[in-house]
Amino acid sequence: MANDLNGPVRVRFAPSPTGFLHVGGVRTAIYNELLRLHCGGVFVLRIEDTDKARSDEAMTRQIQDALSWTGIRWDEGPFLQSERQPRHAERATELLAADQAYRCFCTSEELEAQRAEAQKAGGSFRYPRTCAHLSEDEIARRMEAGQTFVVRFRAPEVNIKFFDLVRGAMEFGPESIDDFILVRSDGSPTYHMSVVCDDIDMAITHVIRGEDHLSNTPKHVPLFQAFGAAVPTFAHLPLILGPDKKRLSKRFGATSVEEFRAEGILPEALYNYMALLGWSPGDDQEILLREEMGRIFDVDRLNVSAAVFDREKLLWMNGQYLIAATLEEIRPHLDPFLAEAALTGADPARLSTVLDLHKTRARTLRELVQSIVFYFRDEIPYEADLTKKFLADPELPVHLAALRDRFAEVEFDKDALEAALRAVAEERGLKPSVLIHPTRMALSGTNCGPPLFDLVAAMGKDETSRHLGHFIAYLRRGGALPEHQD
RNA sequence: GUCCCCAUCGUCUAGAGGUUAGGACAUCGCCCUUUCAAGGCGGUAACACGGGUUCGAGUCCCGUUGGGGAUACCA
Repeated sequence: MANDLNGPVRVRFAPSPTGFLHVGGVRTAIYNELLRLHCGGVFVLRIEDTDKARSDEAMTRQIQDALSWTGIRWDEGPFLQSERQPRHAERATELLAADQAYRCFCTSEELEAQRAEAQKAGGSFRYPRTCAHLSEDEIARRMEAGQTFVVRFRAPEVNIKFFDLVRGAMEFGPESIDDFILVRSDGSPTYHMSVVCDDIDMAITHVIRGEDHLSNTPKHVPLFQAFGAAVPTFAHLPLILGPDKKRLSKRFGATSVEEFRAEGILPEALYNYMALLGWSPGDDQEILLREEMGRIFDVDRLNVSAAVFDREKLLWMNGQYLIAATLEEIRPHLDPFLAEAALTGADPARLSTVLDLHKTRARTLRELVQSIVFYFRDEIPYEADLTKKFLADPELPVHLAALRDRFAEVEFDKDALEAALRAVAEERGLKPSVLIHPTRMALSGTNCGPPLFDLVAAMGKDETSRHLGHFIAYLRRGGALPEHQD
């Protein structure tokens, strides 16, 4: 059995363009790339767009964009399967000539009735080979009469064996398949015909795909053989499940690359997380970059059973990447979120400072940007529920006014600010926290965030003074909105 | 219905006959701390069930149960 992973491989990722790239597809692409990275060779991208009704150029473009964004690189393609249909038809004709395939004149309606009957009897339906042995004359007569036909594969009555990297040696009895259709009555090749034909033409050595194709494989293997081609090694990846242990669905949140991107997940984090959903390096490493995974990738460590997609862990991992990243590194990914928050023109130095301050507090780029917008706004909106305790203290405005005056006199670095605040507190017989909490509210509008003196220093002298002034006025008004709103 | 695949903490997983069943996310507690995170330390938590094989089974075999996939002139 072919399981030679010492030499270079030719692998392919063959998604059908359905509008967005599903995480399951991403993971399949990742394992293809990882094997190619590990063994050397070629990674082919092929778009299975033969279902014209739901394929278009924009979707093909979208798949490429999504793959590129995720950091997946292919060597050849994209090849469009639709453009190769003449080739597939030609190959089917060869099979017909070699009597490995035959014309079938049965209608869909007839077949449907037979299928229903077989099901009712409690068995599975196999095409009864009604047209398997029509005479030349019969065929000619029917064709002349204008009867439409499909081309069926003459499936051999033998056990079908193939090697699966995930599951080992597989063997299926001849009853697992029937004389399936290669060419439809409109002359278009079916999926089975197309994949096998393309995999042969593209000299694919390893077919890595989802487990939903496992039961298609007994159809593909004899087809490879009928063409006298080498049968590739397979790897059928278990499916990705939702929290309900059913196929991952939209109901539990994002399922496509585009959605994760829009949420503010970094591509490296998504790549890392997806790669570990069904594969593990064997030691306790979890934060791994593409290159490192490519180096240590080992198909023997691919998992056999389905995995539940865990959003929380992805978010955690994204947070880890966020913490480790410099502003420079994530800037391209950050830009769309900055634009959304109208911060495109923000001072880069200030941006860098505050981003660093808030990095450990966010799990996505979106959260991160939302957490820093207040540094760039003229007005700080206070979280009303959290200001009640400050309003209850009638002395507080006086204390804060004193603090504001002191802040105006000191150098704006965090140590000097801290010394200043503590001094004011001591002079007034207060615990520092009596000043610290309302100051945080005045500057950020909320009760959580980075250490206060980092926050104040990052805010800057003028803004701090202004925001404190606003808050003092707010307290004096008893929490009401300013009267003049014109 | 029939065929096929799968089964270790809630989740992702390590484990290739002898382990106090390890790690990570989540969760809980403690430390750090002006807050919230991050970080550090610790806790709760798993071999689906029943039969074999074996001196010994999470690991091998067979059932049961449960989950998933496939059963198209879709891909």
